[in-house]
Amino acid sequence: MKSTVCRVRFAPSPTGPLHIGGIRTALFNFLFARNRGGEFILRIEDTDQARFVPGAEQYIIESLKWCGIQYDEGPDIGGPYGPYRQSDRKAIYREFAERLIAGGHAYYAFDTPEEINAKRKAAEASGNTFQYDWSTRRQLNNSLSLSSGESKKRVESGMPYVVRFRMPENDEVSITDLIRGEVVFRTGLLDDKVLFKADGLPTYHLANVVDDYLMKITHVIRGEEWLPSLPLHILLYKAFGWEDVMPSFAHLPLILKPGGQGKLSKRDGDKLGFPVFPLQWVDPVSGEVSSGYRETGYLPEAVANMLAMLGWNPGTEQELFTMEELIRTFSLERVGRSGSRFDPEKAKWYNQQYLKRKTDEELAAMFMPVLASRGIERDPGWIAKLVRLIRERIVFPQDMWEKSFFFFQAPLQYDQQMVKKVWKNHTAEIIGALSVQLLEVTDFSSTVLEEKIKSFAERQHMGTGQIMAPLRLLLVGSGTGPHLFDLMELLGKDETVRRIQKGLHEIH
RNA sequence: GGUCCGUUCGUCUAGGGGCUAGGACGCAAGGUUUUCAUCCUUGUAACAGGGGUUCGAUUCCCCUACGGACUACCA
Repeated sequence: MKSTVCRVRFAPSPTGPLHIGGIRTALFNFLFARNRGGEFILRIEDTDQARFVPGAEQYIIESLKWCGIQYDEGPDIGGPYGPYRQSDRKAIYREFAERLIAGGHAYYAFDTPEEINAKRKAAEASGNTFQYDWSTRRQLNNSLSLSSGESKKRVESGMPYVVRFRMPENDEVSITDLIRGEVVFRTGLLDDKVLFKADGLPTYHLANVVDDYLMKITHVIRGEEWLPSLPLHILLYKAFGWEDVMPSFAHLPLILKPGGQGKLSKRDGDKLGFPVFPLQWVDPVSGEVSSGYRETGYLPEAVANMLAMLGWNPGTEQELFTMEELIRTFSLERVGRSGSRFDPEKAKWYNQQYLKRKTDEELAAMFMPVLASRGIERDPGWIAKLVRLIRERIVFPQDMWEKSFFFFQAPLQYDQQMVKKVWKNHTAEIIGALSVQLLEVTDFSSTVLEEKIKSFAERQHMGTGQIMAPLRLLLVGSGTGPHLFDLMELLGKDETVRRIQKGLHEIH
């Protein structure tokens, strides 16, 4: 029987773009599910109307798609346990909240946010902290302190209320986290969390537990920021009587900022000098643009690989993994416990590794749109040849232009430092003579050119370097670039000679 | 403040009672390439501190320090 298929979920809240930490959580869920032949579900947790950001859900979906993280059930593709958007499940939750109240695990609370805030302020003023918990709830406005008739009257009269969990005064919750081992909490220190808000929607805690139960989730893999609310969640499962189907929990270490002040956050945007989002994001209100890995030139497979290695490792020295390999190798046992500082340099290295694995044709295909945007159109075969000459020196596809622009335009100016360095008294004369000879070369290929130019240098009793450096300067305008003879071949005889003539006039 | 989690090179990490503490990124040097890049070689650099336990602790235990998360009618 296949009763033990695992089902995991990624449950982001559409309050803005997903950042790479969120992507990593999704990735680990995905890898875990695929590794065990289970299902991976995307569930949108949009119970906070105030923080809803238009476009965020679509962004999340596109980001996952781009990274190669496919889910089996989700808001856009449906599935047997839908709907997968909590706002569409609104009708479900109230009943569960009431069930909790009936069982004595929760209660109605009528305190207004203002009243609670005032309590907090007052406590703060006297150096204390106010907490809505077993020690204070008797003094507050709720169905535990009020007579049952009074609270019933209030509820029925339509007075705003919330439902709070009745956190036990003296209990201990112990649970084995798949990553952290045994974790113990004393309930007396915990507060009576709101489960159901006055706006008729559940809070994360209720919705999350109810949905995980309803969707038959077997493993909850989420960020470490959720660890403090784990006891609440466990107690909820118990209160509902779902203990026997309660999922296992795994709390992932956080991704920290490179600088070292806390976890990476959405608000970091571009402030850190590298993208924190998978895709570019334009804030719908402010119009502020935050760059994305995709637009910066990162390959999705590089991003996935890089993210996988943040907090997880295979225990071998392998660092480059295809998604298939990650799926095969992944396990929660090899996820570390401590937070990882994100390293933008390593991210670049990963990208370069993946770029190196592309064929000339693939790189050419990436380059053509860049050229097109500059009004340049060339034969794909020719572009592939060009790409071959520059591919070793790029980190991003965009770098290809910077490394090859001189193929499309003769130098407008010449690097003066290089001119000083390589331009000697007789240089112009000698190169002039060479260019005449080049005109006679019928097979203008790299190998032939190399042979011709080397023998020319010999006849002039010069080092080849003394010829090649000025030649490069003339052709490219600077001292660096691809292999000179390959460059000449690709440029072709006419253009090569034209540039030499032009340069000879302009350099003194 | 309270609760919980964590701590191996600058960074990501392997390891785990006895190892020259391994790899990768970065950085540095050398070699190849008459340039640059690639590539190769080498180097750089770590077990937070203090107590235990032990013949022996980086590894196990405790404390301290430091870091982090959480502490909303947000997720």
